[in-house]
Parts: sequence; structure tokens; C-alpha cells
Amino acid sequence: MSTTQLPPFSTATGADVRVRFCPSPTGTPHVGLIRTALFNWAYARHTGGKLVFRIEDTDAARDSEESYEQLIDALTWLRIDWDEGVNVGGPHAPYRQSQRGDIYLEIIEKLKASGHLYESFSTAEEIDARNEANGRAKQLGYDNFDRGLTDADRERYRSEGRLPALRLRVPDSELSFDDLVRGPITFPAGSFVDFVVVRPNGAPLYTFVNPVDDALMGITHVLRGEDLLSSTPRQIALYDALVDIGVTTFIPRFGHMPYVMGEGNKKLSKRDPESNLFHHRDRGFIPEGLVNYLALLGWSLTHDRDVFSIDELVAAFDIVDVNPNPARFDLKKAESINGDHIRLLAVDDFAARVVPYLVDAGILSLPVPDAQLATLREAAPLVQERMALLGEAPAMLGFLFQQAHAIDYQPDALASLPENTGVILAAAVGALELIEETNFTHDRIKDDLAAALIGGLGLKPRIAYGPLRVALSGRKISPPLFESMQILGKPETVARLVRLAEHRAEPGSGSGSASASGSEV
RNA sequence: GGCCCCAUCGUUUAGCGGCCUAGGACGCUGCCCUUUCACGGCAGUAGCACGGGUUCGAAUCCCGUUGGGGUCACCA
Repeated sequence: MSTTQLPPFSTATGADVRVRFCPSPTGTPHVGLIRTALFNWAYARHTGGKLVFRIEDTDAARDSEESYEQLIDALTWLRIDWDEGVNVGGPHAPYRQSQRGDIYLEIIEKLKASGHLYESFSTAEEIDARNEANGRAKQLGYDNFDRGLTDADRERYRSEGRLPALRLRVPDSELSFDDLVRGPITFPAGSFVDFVVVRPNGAPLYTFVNPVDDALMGITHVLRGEDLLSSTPRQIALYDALVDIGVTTFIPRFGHMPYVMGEGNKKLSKRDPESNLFHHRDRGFIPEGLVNYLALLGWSLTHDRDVFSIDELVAAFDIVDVNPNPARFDLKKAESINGDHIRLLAVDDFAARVVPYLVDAGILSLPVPDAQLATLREAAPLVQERMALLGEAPAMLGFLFQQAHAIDYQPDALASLPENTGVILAAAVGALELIEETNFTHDRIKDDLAAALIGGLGLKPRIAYGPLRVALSGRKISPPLFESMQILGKPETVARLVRLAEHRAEPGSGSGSASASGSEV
């Protein structure tokens, strides 16, 4: 089979690179979609080229304005910006396909006049029936039947009240292209057929508007998901026709990125919460961490390090280095990477980013009073290195913003208390009471408590400090103990120790048979 | 089923003919550090799907097999 003489592919490599991100606004942003956006963006920034952000809202039934807003929100959050497109405008406006109807109409007419598009009256049923009658496998689909229609045929169909769809006449030869992530790919003749580009009602389809807009907007590199790989020959066929009528002069390069997989061997489903970008944001991923992890899905910076900055990504990213095989979204690894980025944050930055999570949890409310801000700033360094997600902040810091009487003792924390808890609490209170309020610092607290509990009572640190931790925070896990006491201050600290002792003294407190011994406080 | 894509530790990724008795990371295990949990440090666990070639030499190139995935809409 011969290869048709195709127009040239784009040769852009530097500032002349033009890529695009063109989602259809259906549903919540999917991490796979955002990864596609990220790689397009990174490639544009790396080459010094341009990123066009176009919205493919040609499916009125599924598109929503809310989804559109979410797309903007998602990109903005991740700091993925664009040079042309919705919200920012540009020489090829409008960038929402729902507003480009006239443009498509004109091109459709030219394509019809030049014979690239023809009217097709075949219904799905008729195509099936013909395939069956001709001993042709049904799965082969359309048989290019209407290519041979005469004017009389078309007239007859119209007189029956039937309206034609428009199909593109594709080359009867094989089609090849050099995929940027996969290398040379050839589709044999006959593996792609004349496809519908315009519905009978005149509305153009994705298969038409997508390449047409890419051509009109001068897109040089089409970097998209692997699911579009098999539609590439049809797009190239359309490009061939568009070049013929003078809409453009070249065919873009194509690069098909691997899928983002979920559990098992399936694409990460829209139904899966892990696919929802905002779910990760809500849990406390920071942009730096999520971008880093998303970039790792199919790409790597170097052989011995996978924590890197967005700047490093941009400096090194090239689409040809993207791995062709699908990658699984591994939440554990994503969280680990995020934790590393949280640790990289300046303390003040970290503290500021934690605020919304504390507000959402009802621990703080806006505007946050200065005193609470001060507490937060003091506590931030204590928790910054022990968090993987900002969403862990409420559980770790909440006790610092409560009053002693409001501390809620976790069952597992109460269960961990040793029998001599009462003695320990009493000794601790005794030691702390002797410290001047102005000297109530973590070093002093540590020394005095160690003297009283470790030295005095001969306890192991683990046993000695456990009850104090529960008294302070209600939990088995908390920020460092002495530092927490310093932040809370002497009166509050003592009040909490006393309260736990009283709590255990209450009949029915359920916290151990030896609780009566706690009454000595 | 036709066509297309893919194939290195459980996961992800390095590797683009000799540097590989295959490196990093996550996970897991053990130890250390330690005021809990973490963080950090150290050690360990575990992989080139299979079979043919090509070559002095193959994880790396070629072919095949197997396995997985995608796509075959008047959705995008």
C-alpha cells in the first residue's frame, strides 16, 4: 500500500512551540487530565513557547459552567498559567468552542466545495445491514458507501425527508506519524474510515472542531492522552484537507501520554475519589507536592532523586522523555512526596497554609485573632516536620486552641494510661507549680519534670510522659510535650493535668480500676 | 474480532550494547535517634514476562509468543 504525500509536520522546537490544553468541561477535574495540562504547560515553559487554553464545550448535554469554573480553579491552584485562551484572550479568540460556530461553518463550506466532505445518509442500521449482506465484519463499521452516491440518490433521500451527516473522505492508503513519546506509528490503509464530522443538524463534532481549532490556532505539538492515539490518523487526514484549502500549512507533532491507572489494571475511574483533584486538595496536598507527584507519573527528573521543585521540572522537562507505559496513582507515594514539600516550606508560609484547614475544621474562625495567630506560629515548627498532609493539622494542633474543660479524651488515649496515672499527674503538677510563670519554658519544664518523674518516681520516660500528653491533648500523639506546655502556658497546662486527674476520679469514667488513686491531686 | 499501544523490584522510575553481580524513591522489615507520633540516619527485602535471533558482549537492537491496555459513536 502506498503512503500518500502528506503536508509537512511542524518543525517547531523553541519559542515557536505552541501547545494547548483543551478539556471539555464535564465533571470534576481528574488527576489524569491535570497531568496532561501539567505536561503541556511544562513543555511550553521549557521551550519558551506558548500554552493555549481552549474549552471544548460542544456537548451541550454534558458540559456545565460549574465544571468550567472548576477547571480554572484547578489550574490556578496548581499555578499552571496560560498565554492565550479563556479569561486571558488572545489573537484566536474566542476560545470556547461553543462560541466559534460561524468559524466552523465557513470551513465546512470550503471543505464541501473542495470535495473533502461529502453527504452521508447511511444510518447505523443500514451500515450494519450492508456489512452483513456483504459478508463484512460488523466491527469494521462504516463502509464508505455514500462516497458513490449520485445527485439523484441524494435527491431521493432528501425527498424522503432525510438529512445527511457530513463525512471526511480519508486517504485510501496507510498513514504514519512519529509519536513524540512512542516513536513511529503506522496505521494500515482501511483501519480508519470516512468519519462523521458534522451532524445532520449542522453541528460539528469533536473529531472536526478539535483539529480545526488546532490548525487555526497554530498548534505545533498535540500532547494528549493515549486514548486519543487511535484517532490520530483521522486527524491527520483532516489536516491534509485543511492544508489543501489553505487553513494551515503544517501538521502538528503528536505525543500520546500514558494513562494514569487506578487499582487493578484499570484506568483511574472518575468514580474513584483518588481521581478527583479537589479531593487531594481538601485532604491537604500542596501544589508543589501534587505537581511533583503528578510529574512523576510518566516522567522523572534524574536517577537518584524524585523530590523536585516546579522550576526544576520546567528546566528539565521534555515530552520525548515521557515514559510510554501507564503509571499507577500511588497515594502513599504521593503523600510522602507531599510531606517532603511541606517540610521544604518556610515556617511562616507553612503556618499560613494551615489556617484554612483549621478554619474548615472549626478550630479557628476568620479573621483569626492575633493571639491565635501567635500560637499557631509558635506551634508550626513543631508539627511541620511530622505532617504529610495539611489536613492533619486540626488533629495535631486543635488542642492548642481549646480550653482545658473542652479537651476530648480519645478512647485509645485513655486506654493507654498506666495504673499510676494519678501519681504521675500529681507529681507533674507539683513540679510545674514550682516554676515561675515567666520561666515556664520547655527547657525548664523538661528538666523539672524529668527530675520529678524520672528521677523522683523512677519512671521510664515513656510511662512518665504518656499521661501528661493525654492530659494536654486528649490524644496519644501530639506535638512535642514540653514545647506544647510552653505554648499553653503554666495555668492552662496545670489545669489540664488537674482535669484529667479529676476525670479519672469520676466514677464510671471507665479509665481503669486504679483511677481512685487519682483523687489525691 | 480488526487495528493500535505497552512490558525493569509489590508500586513508580534510572538504564538508550560493555560503567549492571541492574541504581533511586514509596511500601514493607529490623536497628539507631527519641518527651509520644513523626522526621532523620543505617541496614535489609524485592525486578529485567517468555522464547528465538543479531553481536566478542543485550535489561538495552530485531522477530515471535504470552500477558495487559486502548480504540473501533451522528461523546469528548
